[in-house]
Amino acid sequence: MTFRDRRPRYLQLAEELRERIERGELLPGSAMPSETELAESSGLSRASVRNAIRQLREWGLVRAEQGRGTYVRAPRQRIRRRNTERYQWEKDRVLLDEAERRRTGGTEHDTGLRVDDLRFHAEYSQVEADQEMAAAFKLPVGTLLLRRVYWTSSRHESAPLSLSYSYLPYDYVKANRQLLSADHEPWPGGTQYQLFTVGIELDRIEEVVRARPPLPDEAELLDIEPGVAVLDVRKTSYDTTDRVVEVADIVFPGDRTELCFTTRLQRWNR
Amino acid sequence: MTFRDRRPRYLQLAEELRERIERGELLPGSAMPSETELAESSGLSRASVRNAIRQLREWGLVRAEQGRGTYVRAPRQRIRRRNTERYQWEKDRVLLDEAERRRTGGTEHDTGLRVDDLRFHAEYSQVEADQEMAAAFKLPVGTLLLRRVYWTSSRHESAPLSLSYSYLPYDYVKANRQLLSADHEPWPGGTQYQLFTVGIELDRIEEVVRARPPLPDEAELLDIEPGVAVLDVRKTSYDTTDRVVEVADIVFPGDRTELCFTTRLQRWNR
DNA sequence: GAGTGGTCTAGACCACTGT
DNA sequence: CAGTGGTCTAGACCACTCC
Repeated sequence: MTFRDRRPRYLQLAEELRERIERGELLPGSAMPSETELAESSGLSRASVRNAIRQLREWGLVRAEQGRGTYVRAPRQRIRRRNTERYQWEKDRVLLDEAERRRTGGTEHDTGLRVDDLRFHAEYSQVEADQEMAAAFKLPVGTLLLRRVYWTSSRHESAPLSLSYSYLPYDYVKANRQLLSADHEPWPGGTQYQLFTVGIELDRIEEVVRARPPLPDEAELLDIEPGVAVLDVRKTSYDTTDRVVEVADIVFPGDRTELCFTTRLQRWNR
Repeated sequence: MTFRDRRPRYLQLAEELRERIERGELLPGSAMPSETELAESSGLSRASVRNAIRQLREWGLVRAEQGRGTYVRAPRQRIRRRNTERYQWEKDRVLLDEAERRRTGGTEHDTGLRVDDLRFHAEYSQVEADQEMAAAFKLPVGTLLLRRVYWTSSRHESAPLSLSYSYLPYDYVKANRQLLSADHEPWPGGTQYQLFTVGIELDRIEEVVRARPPLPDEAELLDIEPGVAVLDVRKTSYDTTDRVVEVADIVFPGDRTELCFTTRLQRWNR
């Protein structure tokens, strides 16, 4: 007398396939049996098989490609981005000489990848602050902003590691004309160095982390399956006079990213 | 001659319903038309209607309840948890007297809710460290750990604001017998005060933030729709002798939570 | 052209909720 | 009990990829 499984059959199939993947019976990169094959072998209809596969996609275990097949994904190796340390490290680097700064950038710091392994993309434009940006900067609606879109990807994986939308008040940076176009990207030393050239020193960075479903174009750019969330970081930088000098939205694929923060506590003085 | 919409019809329906929700035509809390009604009014099959509704659920706009109906969700008001400030605030409170500590706890600090509005649940047990926990504590596998499960919820919403699984090495805390059972929860002053009673002072807290699909029981407890991710924070606390003294996994509903971190930067001394 | 996943239909039965 | 959402079937056509 065996136990009668009460779970829906598509879920049973999904978990059976999950176990086969975890046991290494289905290897990363290899094709899954096609939907018709699975329907035949499991005795289910194709609709139920598709239901099972949708579950596997939400779990991040497989990826489906229209017209080609469904493939087992490599176990998601997450990239750990150490935000707290990163920002102080960036600030310390600002005062180093250029050759030193040029040697490594922030992404290498996170990923351990070499400069040669990374592809970098930057795009500059000018926009007027909408209500949201105006509120973030505590400046009037319509204030001219420099908008910069970045993405960085590894040469080995086509999908970017992150998308970044950065905004700077145009007035704060216009003193250095080199900051106004993408021609000088990537800047050795990053944004904190760029701000340094116009006399701005950062005091603190506030980050608000959320998880949300990707927008359609983010899903495509970051190459994530439907149902997989993105991590969305709203980063607000304050200078030493307490002005908001940069607001950035950074979007990470939720299944491949870890964000790391360290809080140092003051000693009790007893 | 009108433009022929090439998007699948279930997506068109989903976006049409999304607009009706955003326009306020379908009010939060109110019932959506039933699936059969939508099928009739849209001329689609029920399967396609269900596809559209699945999309709305992933967007977090509606919730489906078996046997009752599908309801428009209130726009998710996110609870912002200010981790960086919270931990220093908790530490400062440790040295205050009990009456003062009892007045407010960490969750009130985050949410602005009053103590009376919150329900608190704690559960203690003892476990042996598995491989993962042993690595996190840098202690041998099998080391005895005190395991504490917490959740806090608002009286107005049944679903908890977070689930927390906290681990402490038994040896570190056994000197204070009151720490070994849930009878004294909630402790005025929180974990840092509990550790203080056995002579432990924290030096820093490291937090690793990820987004991932919920486990089946997490989905139920946190009351989130399938396809909505959770934010998962692995919190590691170090004491002033650089021992790992607490490891906690805190799970938040991804659609209702914002985590806030502040990085203060040291001044350039030039 | 053969095979894949994506969309869609028109049914059916079930488990669950209200009354 | 009727009505809801959840599961499931047996088909069909489409867009896409690869040969």
